[in-house]
Amino acid sequence: MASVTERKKQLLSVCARLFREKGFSATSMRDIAQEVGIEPASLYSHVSGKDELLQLICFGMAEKFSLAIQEVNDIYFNAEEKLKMAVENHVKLLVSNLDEAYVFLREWRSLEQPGKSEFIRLRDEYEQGIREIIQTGIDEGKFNETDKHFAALTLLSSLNWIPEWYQTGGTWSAEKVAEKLYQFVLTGLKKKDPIV
Amino acid sequence: MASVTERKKQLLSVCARLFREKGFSATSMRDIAQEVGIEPASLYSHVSGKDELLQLICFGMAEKFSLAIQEVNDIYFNAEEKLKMAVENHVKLLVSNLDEAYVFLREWRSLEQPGKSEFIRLRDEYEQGIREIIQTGIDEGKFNETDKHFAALTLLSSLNWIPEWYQTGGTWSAEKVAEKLYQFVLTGLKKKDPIV
DNA sequence: CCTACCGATCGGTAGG
DNA sequence: CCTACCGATCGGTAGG
Repeated sequence: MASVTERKKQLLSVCARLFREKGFSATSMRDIAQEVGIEPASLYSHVSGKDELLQLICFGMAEKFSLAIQEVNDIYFNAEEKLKMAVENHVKLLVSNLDEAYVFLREWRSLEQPGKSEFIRLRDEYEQGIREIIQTGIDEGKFNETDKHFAALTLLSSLNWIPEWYQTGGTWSAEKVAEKLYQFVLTGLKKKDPIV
Repeated sequence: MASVTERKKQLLSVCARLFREKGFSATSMRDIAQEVGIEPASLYSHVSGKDELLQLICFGMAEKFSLAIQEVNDIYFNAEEKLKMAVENHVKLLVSNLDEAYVFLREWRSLEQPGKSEFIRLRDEYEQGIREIIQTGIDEGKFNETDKHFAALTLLSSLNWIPEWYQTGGTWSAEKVAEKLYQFVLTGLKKKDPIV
């Protein structure tokens, strides 16, 4: 039982890496089998097919994001704290699951129905959570009156590009990246004009 | 001659759409042929193979971006103007070539060597152009002292997510999106504290 | 988890 | 731009 679970974990980890490197469609079951070290046909004793592998990765990450935003909403109260924690959680999830995160962000399109629709629903739910934090900040008078859909989208855009450039073992820790991104999103590029 | 060119334009337009919808790897030459309305084998009288189709789209967009940043550097002088124009040009290019832009941003990974390396070089060159604008703003004392690599990356991240959500015929024009993104990147989410 | 295998589909070519 | 076709590879199954 334990060894089956281990095998499956290894399988998913290998898949995430390959799906990221080559894309889901360009990765064959034979590629996966070779990396895992078993025969292609043996994969089917662990999963029903290629699509299940993609589903397990995408929904696994979706659940982590869902838990992360729930945690933020449960613990913190004011919008700035919430946003800071939400950004930090988001960045940590991306950085500590780079391959899975990449697949979650870019390869979910290859999901088969009805999984695909359910996945989109979960993603929208998360996005809605971010929007609510921004709305809270506006209500508190702490954030600029802006289109909250637009603001949430721009925030998530900045965060979701991380797997494109982040290097494990590079100069920046997840916390450092989160802090810098949070500051950037909060205050922008422009230097405040000195009061003349 | 003119009809050959027209065919090729149509071919590239169809490819961009399919590569975006299904991904490069999942799109077959038969898919393309069917959409164009010719036999699969006939595609090879226009292009050498599937890879050339991807190259034409990716390098076509790369050239447009290259020209856009050159134009900005030629015409404008202060950093805020430059950045504003660079953002506007970038957004316009994305929005007016949504399918091609998507392929340019997401599917270039499937390029074969040596085209892939050359593509990355061009992309880095563009990114370098954006970094220089930011550096100019810092030198002018107009932008906050920040890591310019990080700032350029975050800026481009916000812009490059546009093809993921922008809807042709939606409520926002390219100019409106550019304006909002520019403001967001410049001043951030946070309301300025009133002087108490 | 393996051997043996299947039908379908792939990118691409020959020859006109 | 078409007909006819090729070898390679694909996801997946049967049976153990």
